[in-house]
Amino acid sequence: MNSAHHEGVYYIKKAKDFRGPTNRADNGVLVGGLWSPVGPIECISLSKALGGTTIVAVETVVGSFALPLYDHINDASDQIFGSMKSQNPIFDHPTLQLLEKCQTLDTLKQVHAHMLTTGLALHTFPLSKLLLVSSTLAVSYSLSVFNQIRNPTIFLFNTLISSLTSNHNHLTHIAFSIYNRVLSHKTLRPNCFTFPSLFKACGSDPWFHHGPALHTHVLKFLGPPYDHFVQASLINFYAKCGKVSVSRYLFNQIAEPDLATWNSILAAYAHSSCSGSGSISGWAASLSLEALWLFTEMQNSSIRPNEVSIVALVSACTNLGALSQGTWAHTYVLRNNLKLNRFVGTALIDMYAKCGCLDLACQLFDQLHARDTLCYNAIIGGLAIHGYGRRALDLYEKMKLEGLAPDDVTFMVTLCACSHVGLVEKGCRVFESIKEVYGMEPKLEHYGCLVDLLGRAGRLKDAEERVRTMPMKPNAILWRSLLGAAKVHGNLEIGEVALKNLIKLEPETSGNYVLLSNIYASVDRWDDVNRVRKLMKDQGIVKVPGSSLVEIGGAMHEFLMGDKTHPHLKEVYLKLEEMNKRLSEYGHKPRTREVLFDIEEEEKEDALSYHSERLAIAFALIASHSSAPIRIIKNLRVCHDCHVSTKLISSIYEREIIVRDRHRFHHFKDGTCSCSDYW
DNA sequence: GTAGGGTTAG
Repeated sequence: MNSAHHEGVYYIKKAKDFRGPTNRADNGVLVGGLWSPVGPIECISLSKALGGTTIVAVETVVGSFALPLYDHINDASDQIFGSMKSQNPIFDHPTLQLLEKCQTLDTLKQVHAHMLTTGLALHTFPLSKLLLVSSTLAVSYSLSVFNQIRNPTIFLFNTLISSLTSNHNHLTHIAFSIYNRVLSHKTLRPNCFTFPSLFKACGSDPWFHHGPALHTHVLKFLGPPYDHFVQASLINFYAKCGKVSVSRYLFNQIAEPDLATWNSILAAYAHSSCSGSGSISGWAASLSLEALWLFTEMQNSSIRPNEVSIVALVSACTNLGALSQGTWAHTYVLRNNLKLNRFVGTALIDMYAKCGCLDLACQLFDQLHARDTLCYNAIIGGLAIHGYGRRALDLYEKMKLEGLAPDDVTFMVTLCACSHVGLVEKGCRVFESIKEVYGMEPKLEHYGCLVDLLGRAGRLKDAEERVRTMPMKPNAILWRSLLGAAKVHGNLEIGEVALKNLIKLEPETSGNYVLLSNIYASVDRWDDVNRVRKLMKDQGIVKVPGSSLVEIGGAMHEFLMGDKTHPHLKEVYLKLEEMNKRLSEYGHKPRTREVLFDIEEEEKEDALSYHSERLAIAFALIASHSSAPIRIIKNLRVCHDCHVSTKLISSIYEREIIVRDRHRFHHFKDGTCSCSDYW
């Protein structure tokens, strides 16, 4: 082969480094999207000359740099690539180094002018750098640079698309218009580098519906076997738009998943199970369990989990409240020398906090080196749900002192922290600061927190006023917190308004009807209770059964209200009887008002004492060590009677009982609860 | 030039 024919052949990697299907290559030789003047025949000879190493990507960059390649032709390794790079005036061109350092558009323009005069701007690699840098400084400039390129290669189209989708979520429409130019191009075709960034952009509203069409393009332009990058982005896309089963189907098609595709499917299950209702439903729990199961399958394969896999595993444990497995994941990180980076750190902080081990969460937070806003959000949120409002506010201040900017989530968890302990004035100031100090517009969620803050504190009129004057339409969550506040403070008028709106938005959620009927029951309006009961019956709405999980010896035990299925049923009910007896010795009188329907008083008492957490506590008292705290995870909120009884039980049996309910934690100890009865 | 990762009101 005559080196004079070479206009430069770069991007050579050993075939063994190239995992997965090879439709990057045509006939075993390819072509990073661009047809090199070298041509396939020469590439094959080159491949042979390199001792059988497959050339997986060929790119024409600029003339006269083929020679360094020949100098190293017998040593086919990444070193070749490295030394080629170092000897290649294009890759390390001083102008490109200048380009990387550009901080302003003006300096960028100067560098660009220089590139035009020296001819550097005629070549793909320098142009791609120019596009990347300019897209971070001024997108319009990078678009004008792109439009000036006479024959942009697919490499440059891809560079532009990826820079548009990674830096600017709001520019997805431009990315798609660029993609359409590829589609209408006479000779260019999208390749495996084109799709992943586009699927990433489709992973949020309102772009979901573009995904399936794009998927057909993958089938049309790439064909099997599919590139793993593309597969991973597809799995991720379908999970994000709620179609985990499609993600799973695609994953199952992959003969040998690599790390990225394993991680995609793990994240798909872990993430899908935490979005949605916010509490554990059977469906969400089964998705998280599947993530745990997939993780063990991954360990049985030849792929070693990395930090990304651990993050998904830990998130799944958080959703399940599976403290043992979550702790195991923590030790896995330490044993296998994985990095405890901010991703893993935040996931673990969240896991410990949401599994009831706030102390461990705080310790871990203190140990974390590179903390960012998300780490703070996780710990502030953790403190909030455990009812440590002041500590949460202290960290909120500390975060700002560290120079970190609060984001939407920070405001949300901080407001929530104020709300849980009744720090009304402080919370209102935080809310006002969103606009006044940070120049951001409060979102629906922030109004929701504010309404909750005011409502819980009994300022129902103020809360209602906020709802009426807020700039956007209230959602179901907001109406429900107003309804909850109306119930606590016995305000029927506001409760009825809230419910009317709530049922319009969520006609099938049983909890809404239960809340209203409890309001009626609390003022002995049994006719209205019956009316709600009939309404539910007519609409075919079934009350969600209360469920409590408790972990004993590493196994999760689930109890449903009035459960008759547990293997230790007999002992549990005997213990329950004993507990009820001791409770009444301590003067406890069941508060029966909150039982949904007008049944006989004695039956009501029964219904209360068979609430799922009572069964779980009874079992834990029998089956766990007497010094260990009892940790319970509920799917609904703790009812008033259970709250009173559990306080007493903690003192009678001298046990610490930690209950995670639908909204927050209650630490019962020595007859009191950490929520100070404000929940 | 491409993928997969943490926090989110009630």
